[in-house]
Amino acid sequence: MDLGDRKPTLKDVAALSGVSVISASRVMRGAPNISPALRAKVEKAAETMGYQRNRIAGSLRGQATELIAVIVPSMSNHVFPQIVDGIDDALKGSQLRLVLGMTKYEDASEEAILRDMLTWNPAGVILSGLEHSRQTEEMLAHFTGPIVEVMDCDGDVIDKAVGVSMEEAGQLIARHLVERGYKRIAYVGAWGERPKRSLKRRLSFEAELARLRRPIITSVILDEASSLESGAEGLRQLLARKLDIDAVFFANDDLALGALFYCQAQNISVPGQIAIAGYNGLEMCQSISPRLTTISTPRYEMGRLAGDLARKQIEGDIAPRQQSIRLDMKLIEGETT
Amino acid sequence: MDLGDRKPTLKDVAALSGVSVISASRVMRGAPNISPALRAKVEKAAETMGYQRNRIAGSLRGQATELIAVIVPSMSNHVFPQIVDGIDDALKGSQLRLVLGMTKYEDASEEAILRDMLTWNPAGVILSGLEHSRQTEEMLAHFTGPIVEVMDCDGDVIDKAVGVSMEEAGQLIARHLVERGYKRIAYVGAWGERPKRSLKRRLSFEAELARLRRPIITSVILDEASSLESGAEGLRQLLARKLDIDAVFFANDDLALGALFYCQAQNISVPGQIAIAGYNGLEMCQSISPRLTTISTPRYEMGRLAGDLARKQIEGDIAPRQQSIRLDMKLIEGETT
DNA sequence: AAACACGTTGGTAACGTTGTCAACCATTAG
DNA sequence: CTAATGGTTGACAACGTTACCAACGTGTTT
Repeated sequence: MDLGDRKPTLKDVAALSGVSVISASRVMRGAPNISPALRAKVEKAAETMGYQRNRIAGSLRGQATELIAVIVPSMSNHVFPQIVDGIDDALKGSQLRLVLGMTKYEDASEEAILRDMLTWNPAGVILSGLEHSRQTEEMLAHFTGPIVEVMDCDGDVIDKAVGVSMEEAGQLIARHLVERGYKRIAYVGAWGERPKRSLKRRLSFEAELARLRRPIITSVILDEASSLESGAEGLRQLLARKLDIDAVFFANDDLALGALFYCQAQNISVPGQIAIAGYNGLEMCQSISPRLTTISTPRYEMGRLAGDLARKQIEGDIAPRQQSIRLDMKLIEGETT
Repeated sequence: MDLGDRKPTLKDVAALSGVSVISASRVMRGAPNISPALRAKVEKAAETMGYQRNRIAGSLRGQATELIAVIVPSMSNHVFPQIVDGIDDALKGSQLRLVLGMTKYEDASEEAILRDMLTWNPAGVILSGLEHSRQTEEMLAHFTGPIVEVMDCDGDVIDKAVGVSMEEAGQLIARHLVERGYKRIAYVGAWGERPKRSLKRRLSFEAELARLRRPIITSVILDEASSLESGAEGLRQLLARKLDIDAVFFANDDLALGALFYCQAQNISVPGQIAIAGYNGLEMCQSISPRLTTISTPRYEMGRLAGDLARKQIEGDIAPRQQSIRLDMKLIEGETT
């Protein structure tokens, strides 16, 4: 048995254990109907040679890989890491692995990454949001495995979606602010309002405010990434407009927190002079004082469920297409409104 | 040209464009020495058929995949997402993709994930920390691509390491606390002090304190995950020991922040009654009041550099083995000490 | 005793691509 | 006019595995 320095293959294992290649294959992947004797022989040989399966070869023949393509905008905020965490947990115990790509909130980038990932023949695709470029949708239309869209749930679903309702979020905050008696309400967003879902949320917010006869006064949409710094910057720009704003809804908690800290530094009383509300419900926001008013979203659960849906279908469950799962969000009434 | 519903292959593209399969292959992967005429023909055919490369097949023949195995403990804190972000950015523009696995800080899990990932024949491996199980080290010893260990830099390196010095971190904080005049100093950790690097940091901290004749009074090592909640819990346990502690070094900023918020809620003055120091330098900690004393670590850069090292070697640069890159950390003197 | 089912094993042919080598053509040098 | 050069193209085999089908032995049914 002279291997040179190449890795042992099934052929080598089969030769060493005196069985056929195909039998060795069956043992290695735990196929049924193998006698204990044969199994033992092969396992021993594999062990002594340090045999490692080559799933590239297996996937080529078998037509399906055990890779799940996951495409998210970024890892720099706190939302998507938790989603990825959930997906990974859902995949635990299966043979599935997660291949990750980040778009930086660019549609063109999503398209390029997806195109690249499809060349690996993934078993499933998980991506964020319900809005994609035409090309992206076309590629997905030809894809045969499960496609799960996370984050949103209201909109047109390609295959499966798990998310929360942006509609609901906007309404919840609008009603809350109006109930608390705020009259001159504004909005601050970031990322140039890419991910469409923040746009949807804002529009719903504005619509509800209008319905409640407290139409929005003004909005600041920053082009930069969300961060504490840009939250402060957004509030600064807002205040500079001197529109006598008494409450602000921020597109996420990072922005809201940044604004809150800015107010604390500038001795602007919250919610006395200005009320602040965020979105996401990061753990952090309930530990600080004053506690941030925000909407708590089930990020881990979204990931977990998305992973589950993909996994189940790959493992053979027949699942209906066009299935949208809406998870609950919760308004957290903090002390900043 | 009847494809049924199977995906078009190179053979189909070649047939449609009237060239050989191998020529089509060359066009698709941009090989040199192709006449513009042939290239145009093939590209047109590929376009009209919607041809997608099958890299599974390509990788089988070519012996190397363009996948990078990345194994991190978790995505639930703020450290590893930023590392992953850095890695992804480093890989941008190459054909390399990131395959992700999470260990939840368990050695056995790291081993299992690595074993699984190696079956995909990755081009490189990036993992965290310098300590691994014997089996893990053995698998890595047989691996021929680049192996990059991120986070630590002091210890035995398998191939390449990018990180900061735990030694230095412990010393910096110890000196800082002693300089500020604290005399009864304690430590709080979590995760049962798995990742060895937190142990290394604590030992260095204790050694330096001893050298400065202010030996550590006591330590609390929680078994649970790091979180704001467990930080508060750690401090509670510490105070319950009634050892008249005047300063605490926490294993990370999450814990430290949790403790800080706990103090604020309990009206324990910081740093009057107790000083608090953290580790990591999360953006957040410099925005709150009082600003947290901590050590800022270049997380994104570690990921970026790790990705770069792996990429360069895969792209053909000959790089020396046993190379350890030490990045700078910075003591941030906040208002909590 | 013949027919059948079933558990177990093996042989052969793919899966779709690319490395290797050979062949061809046009151009240039001798 | 022949030989050499270099760019361009193609034929063939191989990468390591698994799907498919065939064959064998053993035990059970009729």
